[in-house]
Amino acid sequence: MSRKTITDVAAAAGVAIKTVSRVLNNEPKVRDSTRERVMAAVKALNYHPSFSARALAGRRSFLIGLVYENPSANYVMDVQSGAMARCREERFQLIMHHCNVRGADLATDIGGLADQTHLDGLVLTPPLSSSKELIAALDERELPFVRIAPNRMRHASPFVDVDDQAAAREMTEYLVGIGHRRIGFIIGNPEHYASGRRLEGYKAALKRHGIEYRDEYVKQGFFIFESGLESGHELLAMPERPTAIFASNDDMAAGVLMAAHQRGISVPAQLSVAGFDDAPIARIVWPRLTTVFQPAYDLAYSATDMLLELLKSPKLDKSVQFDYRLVCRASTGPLRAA
Amino acid sequence: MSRKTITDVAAAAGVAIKTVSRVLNNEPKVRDSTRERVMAAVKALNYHPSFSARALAGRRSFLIGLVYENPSANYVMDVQSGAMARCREERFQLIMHHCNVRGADLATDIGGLADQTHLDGLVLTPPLSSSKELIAALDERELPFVRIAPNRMRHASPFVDVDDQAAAREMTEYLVGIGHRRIGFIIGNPEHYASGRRLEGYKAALKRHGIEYRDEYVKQGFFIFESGLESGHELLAMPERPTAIFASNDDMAAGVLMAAHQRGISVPAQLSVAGFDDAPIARIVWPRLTTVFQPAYDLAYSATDMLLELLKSPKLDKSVQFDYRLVCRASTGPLRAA
DNA sequence: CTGAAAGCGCTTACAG
DNA sequence: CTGAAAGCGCTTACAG
Repeated sequence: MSRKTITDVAAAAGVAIKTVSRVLNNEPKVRDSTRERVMAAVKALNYHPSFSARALAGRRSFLIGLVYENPSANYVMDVQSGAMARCREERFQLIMHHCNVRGADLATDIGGLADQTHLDGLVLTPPLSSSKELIAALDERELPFVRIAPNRMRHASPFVDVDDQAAAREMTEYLVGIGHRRIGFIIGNPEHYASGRRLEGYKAALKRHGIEYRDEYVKQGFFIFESGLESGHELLAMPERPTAIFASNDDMAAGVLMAAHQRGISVPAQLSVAGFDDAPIARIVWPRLTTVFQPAYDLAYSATDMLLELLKSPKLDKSVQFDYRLVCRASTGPLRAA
Repeated sequence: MSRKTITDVAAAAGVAIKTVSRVLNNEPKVRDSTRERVMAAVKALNYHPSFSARALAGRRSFLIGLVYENPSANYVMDVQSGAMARCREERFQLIMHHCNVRGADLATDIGGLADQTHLDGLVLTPPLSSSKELIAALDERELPFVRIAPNRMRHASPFVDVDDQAAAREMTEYLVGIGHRRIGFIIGNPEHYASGRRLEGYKAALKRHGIEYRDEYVKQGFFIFESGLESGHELLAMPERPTAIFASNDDMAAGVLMAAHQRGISVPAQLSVAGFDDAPIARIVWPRLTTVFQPAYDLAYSATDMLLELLKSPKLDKSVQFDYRLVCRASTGPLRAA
């Protein structure tokens, strides 16, 4: 039961291998009856084209790189699933690559990856999608790529994102709407463009409702649990502490929750806590987190789709914005008497 | 700056391409001076061999499949990182494949994957590593594979695991040691061989300390948070409730923690809770979880290493057991007066 | 220790 | 609409 080749199929269908190739690649100008005959032979022989032969003859690798340095396993898995789903439809393979922020410089790292694997293109997740250095290195190699949630840097490559500013504004307005005036905010990792946008959304909501912006209510975090815990303690130790804290992601919000627990502050009676991402952690902490859902899978699927298009028509200049959604759970509510 | 080929290197080094090939594949019987000349040319030209040409000529794909159906993103990422690290060293590519348990049958799913991608071999994660059906399908195709944490099914393929029985016994004995006698247990997903082993360890510890095994203290969970929450409530609603609960993984232990919170039972003063895995969640819940660390990355690295060996010498029959480690945190302690 | 030839299974470029 | 030839960049099998 050695592997069937295109020659076997051609023989079985009584055509030339070139015709089999045409059918398999959905090229036009094949007579319907011929196409059917070929497909029947493909099916009968359980034929599957050789990945390496197609790549070698076609002068491309059919390999797409998905690069990330995000510490959140859930985010990475969502993105990976989305990108993989699209790759599979097109018989591309996905190469995952984890970048070490503190390792060698990005350009060398990704450049090396591209050299070694002969990648056809890349999908860049944040914060790599905003790295000038990396983008310059890819441009130099003329490697096509698509960016997920990048900054506003002008570049011809397509991108996908979510309106982080609007999402954060909406969440903040929700907190205002249930009666909060002293609202703390924890900024995400400053290397992520989204971090700044979320902060802007928070500020915009305060302004819109005539609430004074207070610098001491805003702490710098890094999208990880520990930074939420630490910032949470700082905010909750204040004499006039916030009655609500909006953390820029769920991991940090979980940290705030723990800080509150450790201080005997009950949530949401004495403190409302909101996060961002709707990661699994949001449903695992107690109380469950109010947060913002963003469709990471869809963003990645779409980004990969755009990359595949880009490989066909290098002039593609496109971007797609996806919808977010507020998810209200038990960690937020009006203030109640102690 | 078109891609350099083996011909370019051969020309630059003044040898035949076959000699370049020998050097690149670390074949013996190459004069040192020749080897050096070739390596210098490789470096000077920044040459990287073509993945697809090697695969096509070598009659193999250099593709390894990593299949999983585990819902835990962290576990999957750890395993993926370990497998990927080993693959990269050997210029193999890793293909991730998520199996839908409730989708088409496993054999068809993975068989299709193997057919389409022409995989050289697979790494099977639990519970797939114990699937008779899947293993039969792979044997039929003569596809080499290595199993992670499989059951005791007799099979020539190599495997790696951890002594789950001993680990669970040790954790249970730790709970007994700090004074607990009424110890609840939540079983993991029954499709995982480890689930049964951990239950056995729990029972063995009770026996060893002359504590009666009580069926009503043992609940069936599925390795997911919700099942821990539910089982936790059942256990804590009992008139003579356990003073400690050992859940077979951290997600379920987090569920128990939430059940305790909802019932106003304080941990660890009134209830000790222990988990298994040392997943990130263990440090994010409150209080932080006492748990068992198991080196998922190392298991996967080693499994991949064994698969690579297996591809060279098909007779390899080997298995490696890795060490676990108890991690004591704040969720366990002696009972204290209310 | 080294090399010349053939071939892996496709696609490209061209012809009809 | 279809096909014959050449070639992608390596490894295999063989020779010396």
